[in-house]
Amino acid sequence: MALRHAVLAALLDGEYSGYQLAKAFDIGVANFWHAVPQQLYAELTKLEKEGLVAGRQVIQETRPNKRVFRVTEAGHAELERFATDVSKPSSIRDDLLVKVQAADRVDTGSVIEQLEERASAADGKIELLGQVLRRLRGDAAEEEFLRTGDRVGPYLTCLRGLSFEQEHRDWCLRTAGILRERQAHHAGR
Amino acid sequence: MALRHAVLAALLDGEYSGYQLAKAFDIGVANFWHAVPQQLYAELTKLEKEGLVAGRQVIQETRPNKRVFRVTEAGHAELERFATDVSKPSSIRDDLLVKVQAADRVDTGSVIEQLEERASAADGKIELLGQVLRRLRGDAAEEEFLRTGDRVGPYLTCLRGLSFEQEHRDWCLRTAGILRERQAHHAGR
DNA sequence: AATGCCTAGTCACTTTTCTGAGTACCGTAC
DNA sequence: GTACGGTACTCAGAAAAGTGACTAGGCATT
Repeated sequence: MALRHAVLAALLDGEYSGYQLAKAFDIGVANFWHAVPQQLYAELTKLEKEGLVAGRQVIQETRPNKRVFRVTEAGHAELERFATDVSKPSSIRDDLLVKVQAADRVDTGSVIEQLEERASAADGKIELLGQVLRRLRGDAAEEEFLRTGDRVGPYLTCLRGLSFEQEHRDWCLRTAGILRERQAHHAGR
Repeated sequence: MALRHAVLAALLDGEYSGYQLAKAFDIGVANFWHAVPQQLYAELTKLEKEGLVAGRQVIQETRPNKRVFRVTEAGHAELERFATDVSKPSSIRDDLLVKVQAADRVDTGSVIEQLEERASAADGKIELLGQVLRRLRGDAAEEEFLRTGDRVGPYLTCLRGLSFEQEHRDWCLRTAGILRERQAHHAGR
C-alpha cells in the first residue's frame, strides 16, 4: 500500500490535480513508483474520504474545471508514521530480465532488439532526469544544493533514478553485444 | 503475468520442486522477480494444468516426498512467444525511495537508519551474488565465459543484479550521509 | 468540416500479488 | 524429551495494481 504514500509524498510540493499528478508520476515520481492516471484518481478519492488530502475546485475558463489537492495535517501524520515503519526490500522486477534469463533457450534475436530499444529509452530518461535535476537545484552546484538547499528529497530520488537508468543502459548494451557475438559465432546451434 | 514466465525461465536449469524453486527465487531469480513460496506452488499448479510444465513424484526416504517439475514442449513454446512480445518499461518501485522523497518533511532519523540498514543488506547481497557468479562461470574468466560458456542467461541477470545492488548501496550511504549532515547543521528547524 | 491532440476526469472490472495460518514428518542439539 | 530448524506443501482470502472503455469541451491543423 505504498501508492498512497507515493501520492502523499508527491503532493508535498504543492497543490496538484489528478491530471497534473499523473504528469509528475511520468517524470520525477516514476523513479520510484509508476502508476497510470486512473490509479491516481482512485487513490485521491480514497485519500480524500479518509481526510488525508483535501480537494478544492478550481474554475477554469478555457479548459475543463479541475480539483486540486493538498496534504492535510492527518496526511502529514500518516506520512510520518509510514516513514518509521520498516521498508520491504527493494528488487528489480523486470520482464526483460526474465527474457535474458531464458536467452540461451529462446530466439535471441528479439531479445537483442528489446535490449537495444531499452537502452535508447534509458538514454531518453537520462536526458530528462538531467534536466529535472538542473531545474531542482537552480543555480547552485550540486554539493552546495545538497548541503543547504531546501527540499532535497526529490533531488535525491532523482539521483537514484539517474544512476539506475545509467546502469540499466550500460547493462543492456553490454548484454546485447554479448548475445549478438554469441549468435554470430555459434550460428549453427 | 510474468511470474509464470519467471518460473518457466527458472525451470530451464533442470527439475525443481516448489520448495527448491523457492530457494532459487531467494537468490538468483530474485534479481529480477521476487515471490514467496505460496505464489510459486500456486503458479506451478496452474502451469501444470495448462500443460506448460510436467510434474513427477519423487519418493524420498528420510524427507517428505516431493513433486519436481520440468518445462514441457508447450512451455518452451510459451517462453518463446513471451520473449517476442514487448516488455513493459522497468522501474524501481521502492518504499524507501518514497520516504526519501518526503525526507524534508518527516522525521529524518528513522529514514537515515533505514538507509543504513539497506546499505548493509545490499552488501550481503553483493557478497552472495559474487559467489553465485563464481559458481556459474567455474574456472573460466568472465570474458571467456560470456563468449563461450553455455547458459549465460543466469549469469547476465546476476550481473545486472550485482550492479543494481552496488549502486543501491552507494546511493543509500551517500543519501544517509547527506541527510545526517543536514540534520546536524539545521538542527533547529 | 473533419481529424486528431490536450485537458480533465469517471466507471467497472480483472489480474496479479501478497498475507496469514495451518499440516506433517525428520533430524539435531540441548 | 522437547524445542528448534529444515523439508515439503496447502488453503482461503485480502489487498494492490492494472486494463479498457467512455464522456466532454477546446484548440489547432489539414
